[in-house]
Amino acid sequence: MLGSTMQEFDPPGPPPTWDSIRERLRERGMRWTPQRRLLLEVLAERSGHVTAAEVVERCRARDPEVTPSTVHRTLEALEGLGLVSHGHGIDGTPEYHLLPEVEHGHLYCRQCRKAWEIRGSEAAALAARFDHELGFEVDLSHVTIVGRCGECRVAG
Amino acid sequence: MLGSTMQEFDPPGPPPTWDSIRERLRERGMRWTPQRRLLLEVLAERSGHVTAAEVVERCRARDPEVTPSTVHRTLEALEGLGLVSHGHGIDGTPEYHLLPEVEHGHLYCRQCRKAWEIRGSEAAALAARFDHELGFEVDLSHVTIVGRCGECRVAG
DNA sequence: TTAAATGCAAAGGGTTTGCACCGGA
DNA sequence: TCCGGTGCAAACCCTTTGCATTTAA
Repeated sequence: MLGSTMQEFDPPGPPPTWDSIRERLRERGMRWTPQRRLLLEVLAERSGHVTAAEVVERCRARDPEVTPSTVHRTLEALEGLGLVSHGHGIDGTPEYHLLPEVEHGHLYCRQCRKAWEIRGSEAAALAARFDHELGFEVDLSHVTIVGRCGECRVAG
Repeated sequence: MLGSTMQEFDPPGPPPTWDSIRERLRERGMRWTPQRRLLLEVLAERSGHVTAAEVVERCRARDPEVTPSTVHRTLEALEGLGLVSHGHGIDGTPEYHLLPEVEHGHLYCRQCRKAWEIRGSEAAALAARFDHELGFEVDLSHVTIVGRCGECRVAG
């Protein structure tokens, strides 16, 4: 059942229009700048998850004027706005992505080092299970869950 | 059901004897040093989880001669030996602890910022659920699972 | 006009590395 | 004696901060 989604990262839903984003910024007294647009574009072209350092790199590749401090402050600002979110990869490194996103979890096999996503009914069933047993509403997308996959267990 | 274990971190089981550890090191051509013993003692006195930086600090408090590089290399070495393990806290920071450990998971409510542990039958049931539905043997102890607790959900 | 956002440069903080010396076995 | 471990110091890498300047609105 895991095989079908292995290493498969599907594209995010279409991001809100630039105008709607601009509007959300304005509502909070914030400004729509070329740097913020660039950063959103960079995140949009990666369906998966990107570290802050990678965002810095990709932004600077397009526009060398953009500085690391701007990227970090912008990520924070856009996350506060609910346009961007972050989770944590295998080594705990923060990884950013655009919102909204299809709810999904991340699995990583520490033996064969393959990664999977779990989503749809599987993710929902697991989330419901946490809820039933612990009264806790989990955010499956926030962390990378580590363990051992079925294949590796069978293999030894 | 969560309330009962909230903020509760129980003491680790008794660590292996110094001699047995020394033996395990020798088997691999590694050496038993005062620094390695100190580090194990530092980890043993904390029932919970400690960041590398905290281990450095605590070791140096006892013996200022011990350097950060030694602590990091020692943590790595002892983890390779299976005497120490690490997980990731809320912000992804690696946290170390002695093995063996009672299997347990970590929950964190992003709204009220309280933390819990899940263990025993609850942890086992969840692990079994992952296994059942995904054929994946999860290591619940490796990450801090983020979400919203029952109280906060009721509150709003 | 005016305050939010940016660029720049420096500081920060913990981790990692190279190398000579030390010391377990 | 030998080579694994350690201390030391520098390098590193990314993130954070202060401040003058720019610029969106």
